[in-house]
Order: sequence, then structure tokens, then C-alpha cells
Amino acid sequence: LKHSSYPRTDKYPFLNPEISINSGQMFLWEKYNNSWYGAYGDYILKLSNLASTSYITDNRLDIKKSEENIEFLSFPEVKSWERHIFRLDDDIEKIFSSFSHDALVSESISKYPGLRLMRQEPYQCMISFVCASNTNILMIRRMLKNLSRKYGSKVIVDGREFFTFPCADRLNKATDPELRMCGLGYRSKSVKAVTEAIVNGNIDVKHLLSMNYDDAKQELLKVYGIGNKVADCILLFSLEKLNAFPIDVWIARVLYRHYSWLFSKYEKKGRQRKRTELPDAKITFNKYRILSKNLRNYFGEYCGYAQQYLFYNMRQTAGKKW
DNA sequence: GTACAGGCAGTAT
DNA sequence: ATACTGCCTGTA
Repeated sequence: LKHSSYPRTDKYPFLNPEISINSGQMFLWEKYNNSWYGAYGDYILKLSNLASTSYITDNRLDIKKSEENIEFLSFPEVKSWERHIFRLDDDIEKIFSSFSHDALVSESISKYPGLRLMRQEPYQCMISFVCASNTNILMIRRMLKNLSRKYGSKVIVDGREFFTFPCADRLNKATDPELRMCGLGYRSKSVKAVTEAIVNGNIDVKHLLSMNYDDAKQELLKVYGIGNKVADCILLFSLEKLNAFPIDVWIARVLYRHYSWLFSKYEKKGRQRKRTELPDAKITFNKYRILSKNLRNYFGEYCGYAQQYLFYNMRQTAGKKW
């Protein structure tokens, strides 16, 4: 394990790795002895020296100062991986200021300084969110860990066993019963469809990266097992589509409560409805399309970041455990 | 026992 | 276009 780099405080303002990792979509990261370890495709990444720092504070200067103690390591060695993984190349101040018209997101930004979107390895991201359908985080972690253990490569880091995320080729050779043995249940069919699409070239990451949000989404939706929500997660977390806004049942409730006017076709900010906990109905395919469009209009080109903050804030206030 | 969990596809109206 | 249904699996 080698040092990749040490962050320079002035260049990377407002990064809190721990909050970002805990934001709910980094399924394969684990904490041991004040270090975080995570699989990114073939790489095992490690963050350390978190013990001496305290991130939870309202004082931004304190946060900046604490970053000097973070160490970013990896196997194999990658230089400055934190810049890529934590999206430090984004103009975060510009992104924040693009939400200044929205009270709830602005409030969440100041409440959770250092929370960032994290880039995921595209192929790993696709498998992860296909497995995430209709289940909970614990189960998702279990499925992905089983897949990694069975089909990934073992790597010993700090005397502990880690597994890389298996490549599409290897996963595609697994039989349906084998995948089910990993706890995937009926999702095995979807995982197979994704690996098959990758292997035969129907899904091409480079191509998807070069497309705009709408076109890339259309491509993903062709694959069995990838619907609206899963597609948006893949687009936001791994395909550079910051205008993707994944809508699951939880975020839908928050939206219904605080942004109910965005549910209607004509996006008029009329009188707000009485506060209701649940949306009046499930988000159907077409409702998702309309709401999604309105969200992009309202929050703008970086609305995926707005989702991240709304989501994190929701989980915190709901007191959910990860 | 049985309801439910961070969706999706297939079918019927 | 929308409504309804089944689906693996584990936990409360």
C-alpha cells in the first residue's frame, strides 16, 4: 500500500470524507481502526488518520484545518485518487451558489459541510444499483460482498482481507443459480442482463460518457432490470450526469412535502398542499418523467448535488442507520 | 403468521 | 397513460 497523495487544504475546501462515504450509496466501504477501506473496481482505496480530526462543526476554518491530517492510500497505487473519487475537480462554490434560491438545500449545505458526491466505477455502479432494487442497504451490502468474495480477487491490506469488485466478464460467466446463491434473488436475471450488455458492447461506458443525460438514459433503460431510478443513480454516480436526480420512495416523500408543485405537469408554484407524509400515489413511469424534468428545471444543471444534500438531510433527520 | 423494504417488468384495463 | 401484480430474502 502506497501513499497516493496528501491533500492541500487551499485546493480542496470543504471535504469531509466520512460524511460523504456515509451518504448511503457507497455500499462496499468499511471502517476499521479509524480508517475507511473501499473497493473501486480493481482498486482498494484507503483513507486514514481520521482519529485526530473532528469534522462535525459549524466553523469552516476548523474543517479546512482538519483536512491536513488525511492520508489517501490505494492498492495498486493511484496518484491523487481523492480528487477523482470525491469530485474535487467540481467547482463546488459555483454549484452551491446555484442553489441559493432554495432554502432547504441551502440549509442542508450549511448543515453538512464537506458532504460531496462520490464518483463510482461505472460498471460496479451498474451492478450495485441493479441489486439495490426493492431492498434495503444491509441486503445490498450483503449481495455485493458475496459477489466480490466469490468472483473478485483477494487483496490483503493491513493484514485484512479485501476483495476487488469482479469484472463484467467474470460475472457474466456465473450461472443464474450461482448468482442467486449470493442472495440476489430475482435480481440475478437483471445482473446477468447488465453483464451481458457490457460484454457484448450494448452498454459502452465511453459512449455513454459522451452522450447527454437524456440519450444516455434511453440507452440504459433498454437493459432489463434498469428502470428510471436505477438509471438515474448510474448516470449521477458514475457517468458524469450531474443533472440526474434519482427519485426513490423516500426522496419522493420529501419532495411531496416540500416541493409538491413540482409534481404537476405545469410546474406552477401555486398554493402548497397540506403537509402529508406520503405521496398520494406511487411514482409511475410517466409521473417520474414529469417530476424529473421539473426538478431539473428548478434546481438546474447540478440538481444531482441537490438530491445528495436533500437525501442526506432526510436520512439524518429520520435517524436512519446505515 | 404476515407486512414490509431505497423497483422493475409484464399484463390488463 | 395508469393500475395491478408477482418477485427473492431477511427482519420486525
